Amino acid sequence: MHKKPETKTNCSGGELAILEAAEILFAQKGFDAVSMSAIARLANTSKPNIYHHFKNKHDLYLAVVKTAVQRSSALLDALEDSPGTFRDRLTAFSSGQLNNILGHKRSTQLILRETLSEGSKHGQEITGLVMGNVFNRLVAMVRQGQQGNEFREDIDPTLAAFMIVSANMFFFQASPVMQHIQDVEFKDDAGIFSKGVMDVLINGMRSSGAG
Amino acid sequence: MHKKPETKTNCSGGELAILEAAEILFAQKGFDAVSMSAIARLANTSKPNIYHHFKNKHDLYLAVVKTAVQRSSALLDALEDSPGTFRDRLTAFSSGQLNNILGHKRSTQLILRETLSEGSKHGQEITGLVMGNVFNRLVAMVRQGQQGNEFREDIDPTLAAFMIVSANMFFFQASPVMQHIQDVEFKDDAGIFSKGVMDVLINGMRSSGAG
DNA sequence: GTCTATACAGGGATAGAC
DNA sequence: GTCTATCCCTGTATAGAC
Repeated sequence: MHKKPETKTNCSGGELAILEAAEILFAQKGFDAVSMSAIARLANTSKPNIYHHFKNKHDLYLAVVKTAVQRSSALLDALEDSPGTFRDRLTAFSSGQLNNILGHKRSTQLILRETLSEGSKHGQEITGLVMGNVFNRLVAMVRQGQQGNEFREDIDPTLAAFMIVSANMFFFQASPVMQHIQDVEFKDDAGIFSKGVMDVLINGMRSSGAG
Repeated sequence: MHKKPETKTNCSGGELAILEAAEILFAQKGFDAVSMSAIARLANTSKPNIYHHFKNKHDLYLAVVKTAVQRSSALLDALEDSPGTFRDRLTAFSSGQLNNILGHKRSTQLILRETLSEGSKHGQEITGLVMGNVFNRLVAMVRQGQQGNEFREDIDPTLAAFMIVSANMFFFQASPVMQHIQDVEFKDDAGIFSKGVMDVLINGMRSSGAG
């Protein structure tokens, strides 16, 4: 009954298939809830073969997190330089980040999971890198907007950046829970959400509206 | 129902000690990473004794989540009716919620963990209850503020409420990561954070500043 | 490089003495 | 009600054949 797949390039057996299967399962259930057998099954290979490619379970997990982080920060580079006012740039960046999050739910779930596992040495520093990456770019944009008198001077740029990131992250994280709540228009539409968030935030930051 | 034991045994052996030990460990490491032996050790009792009080591991976990949720929503009742404008009330409620979060980190961590475990039947609906509890109270406050012309009419109240909750939740969740980032004034001061968030948000929502 | 088979530890859960 | 001792299963990781 064991079928031997012909296309052994990237969909079964190789490192790539193992990494992908591991990412799916780790993101879904977390490190301890996933067995090497389950990963092997999903990757159409055997347990010892995984140990041939990776030293141990921890090592495999680190590799998964690493690729997730790389993918995430690579996508941010494309958003770095957009035209228009800083209002436009901030909005575009925020919207782009949310799209990245929703377009790579597995990676995001994995990274958010890392955030909650306080004591484990798994890869919290790696996680800090990708978070800090988004964060610092946002802070810089807000600072430039302040120097150009587009935003109020008395606003903490790090706080504004944090609010954008938290809204986007939590939009993804709370999504299953929000499904059970009535009259939430934005819960299934990232575009509406993103527009609404930046509308409130930027209006709260604008120099003209300062009171 | 089962009868409550005398308060003589609340630091070792009893249900209470088991629940507390379980909450600590589940919050720290998650469901699968915690063994019944570890819980028994921390509660100064034995494994079979836990099985005498709880049907199985899953049942114990549910009990832990349930008490965490009860504690959380009980604390919100005290914040329900505060005096002043809706700006004041919103600010007080948000600050109070953040204090609740930081004052009960174990419960919060547990609830946030639940959010990320998509497929598990553990207690996601229970989690939705406590989230929805905070959320709905906030939405009502914003709506009333709009009817009193204190806030802009064109803002989605659910969105404003969501931004408050997400900022507070993510402040807690990202706290370990933020420690590695420079020049973030608010990272160790919930008061500064809360004040800054509501300053930006409410300024963005005010009728006078509408553009 | 990839499999079958297996070693060994630790998990959840139970039986039965006290 | 609480313990000691135990069962059975599954987990990680390895040895060795092909």
